[in-house]
Amino acid sequence: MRIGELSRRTDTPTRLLRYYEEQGLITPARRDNGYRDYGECLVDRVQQIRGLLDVGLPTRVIRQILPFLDRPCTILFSDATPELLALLERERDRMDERIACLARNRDAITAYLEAVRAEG
DNA sequence: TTTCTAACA
DNA sequence: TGTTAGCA
Repeated sequence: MRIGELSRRTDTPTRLLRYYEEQGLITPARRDNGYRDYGECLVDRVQQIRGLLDVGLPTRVIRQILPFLDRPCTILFSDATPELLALLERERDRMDERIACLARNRDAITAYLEAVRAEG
C-alpha cells in the first residue's frame, strides 16, 4: 500500500511516517515511480512504534528493540547481546516507573472525582 | 490526485 | 511535527 493508505489505517500523518523511515524504524520498498510501498505488517508495526514513542522511548532505542517485539514481520532475532539485554532491562524498569506514576495520578483523579460527587 | 524531497515567518 | 514549494 502507499503512504496515504497506511496513514489512514494507522491514523498517523504521512509526515511522521516518512520521519520514522528517516530514523530507521521502518524501511518500505520503493516502486518504479519512487513512491514508498508498505506491506500489511507495517500497519501493526507503526502502531507498535507509536505506542513505544508514547511511553517515552526515544527512536534510537526503539530502533534496537523493534526487531524483537515485531512478531509478524520477524525475519531473524538471533544475537541477543548482553548490552542489548541490559538496555531492555533498563527500559522495562523505566516503563514500570511510568506505570506506577500513571497509576498514582489515576487514583488521585478518581479520589478527587469521588470527593466532588460526594459533596455535590 | 497523490507522493516525493527539502526546508523554514 | 506542521507546512509549504515545485516536480513527476
